[in-house]
Amino acid sequence: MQERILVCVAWPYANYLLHVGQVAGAYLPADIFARYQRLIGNEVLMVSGSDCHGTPITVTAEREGIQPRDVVDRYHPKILETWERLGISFDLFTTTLTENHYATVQEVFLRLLERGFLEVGTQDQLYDPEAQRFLPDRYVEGTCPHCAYKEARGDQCDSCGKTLDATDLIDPRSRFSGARPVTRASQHYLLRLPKFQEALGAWLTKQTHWRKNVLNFSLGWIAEGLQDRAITRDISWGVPIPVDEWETKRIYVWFDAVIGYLSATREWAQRSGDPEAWRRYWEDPATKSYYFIGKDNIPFHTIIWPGMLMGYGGLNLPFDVPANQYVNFSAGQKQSKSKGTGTWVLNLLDTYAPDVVRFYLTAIMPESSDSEFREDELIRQNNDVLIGTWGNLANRVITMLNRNFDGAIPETGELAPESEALLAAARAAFEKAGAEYGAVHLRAALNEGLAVAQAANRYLGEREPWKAVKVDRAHAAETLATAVNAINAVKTILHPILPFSTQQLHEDLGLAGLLADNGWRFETLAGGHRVGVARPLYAKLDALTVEVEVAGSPA
RNA sequence: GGCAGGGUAGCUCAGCUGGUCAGAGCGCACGACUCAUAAUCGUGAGGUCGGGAGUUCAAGUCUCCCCCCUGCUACCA
Repeated sequence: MQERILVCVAWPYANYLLHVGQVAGAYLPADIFARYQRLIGNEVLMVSGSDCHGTPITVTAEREGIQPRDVVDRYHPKILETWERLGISFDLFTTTLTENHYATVQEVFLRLLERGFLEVGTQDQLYDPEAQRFLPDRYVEGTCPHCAYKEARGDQCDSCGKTLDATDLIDPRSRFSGARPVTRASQHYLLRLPKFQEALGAWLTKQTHWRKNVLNFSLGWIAEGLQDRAITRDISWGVPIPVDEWETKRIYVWFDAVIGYLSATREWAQRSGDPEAWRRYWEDPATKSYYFIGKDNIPFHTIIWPGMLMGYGGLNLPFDVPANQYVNFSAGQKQSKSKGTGTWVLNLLDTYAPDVVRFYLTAIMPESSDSEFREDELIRQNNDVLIGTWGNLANRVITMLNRNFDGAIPETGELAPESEALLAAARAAFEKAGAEYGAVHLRAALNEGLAVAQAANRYLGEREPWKAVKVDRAHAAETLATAVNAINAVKTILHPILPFSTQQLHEDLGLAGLLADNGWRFETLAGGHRVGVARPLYAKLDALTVEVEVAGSPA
């Protein structure tokens, strides 16, 4: 019955701090899912790493006059710090700069080459005759043919937002030298995606459990017809091409980044002392792999990477790709790193406890449509929902137990129907929330847990143990024993989302060990068991007393 | 332009294969309670389910057209 689950998470570029959109869209859902899978006893491996190649890194480096590696050295530790402080439980978070990664990328490249899935093609590209280098589209600037904006980039116009071809620009100029680019032919390796057209289409058609937008989007690509795709670039920063005479070019960042899922698993295996352990996750067809990404990355994970895997042969294709939509920031403004807006997660963590951030980002997780991040909403939901419905519930029950029953769970006889009903609801919530976690419906899972807390609050209101304790001690005893067991259930159900505070509650309930090791189960506390003293699980927040940096460059 | 997703109460959003689907939370109003982090519980407020047409005994739920937001459009990822 035990399953093996590989949790793959998008590789963030190591050229900026992480913003709430990235975390709510990929890292937090992956972590919650992984924690749930571990809790129910599955064998889980969660990997990712910093993507250290690619144009964004080189652009940052050139802007600051430093080396790409310096950019990585600055931001990779910040990313690791974010995982540490937010409680994102990677088994390995590496980088694409490791020897192992380079070797794995080159191995995949050569294997696809041997098997005839790569071929050399010639592409016309823009070239800067003064700087003597080829220019990616975004290194060309000029006047937008649509809106006449003078600073349009070759890939897109920031003024009117239209997608461009660098050759469309009026008066194009190189970002390096200002020279007018010329067209020059360049040879590149192409991934022959059309060879996988049929197999990918057949495979996709069977993925009926995928999210509708992910599946339809992917099928749309198939319907349009796949094209050869260049997987090398005329750049010097990247994984070298393992073929003679190709020393001046590098492998395209996206070809190497997706291979990171495989190379990271191998690195994890090496570190674990069993270098062959990676095979369990990639070669055993029973292993399920989940890819947590943003909606902008869908085709790389549902078309290109599966195509590469088919070409390589013998490795598992994605089981699910639960891509999320985007989190917008106030006024509908996008959480865009390049536009310099966004709420950096590290800054949020300077102000708010990790579980508060996790709770709010789960509540607004963009699972079906874009959502909006508002700090005033975070504060409100912290106070009204997290504390009001849940934290306060735990606090009031434990406090009453201490005050009236010396902190010991009272013995109970036959339970009243409403007591049985609450316990039944708690038991049922394991089923319901479990199904939601398993289907990566994490907002729904959160709501299942909170619904039990709400039922417990209602139950307390009906039974009024604070009154009963004065006139019918047995009645109050039953109420508090029942309520504390409901709380104990919620503790486990919400643990994947709120790992820190539920662990604290686990301890406050007088239980030893890690809640994470306690299993996904409804556990009733025996009569006589002593609870500890209630410590508030969350702090009440004042309305926006602290300014969180929302714009400008990161520290 | 093409493809995809979304447009549901003041706000944030649930609503899978058509028939208690017109909902939840918050906000708001009133009431109850006072154990608890002034927390909790109950009741109410009537939103043409983006607009129009159609299919059907019956449509947020299917079809067509239009409008708006978002993503992709293969050298941003």
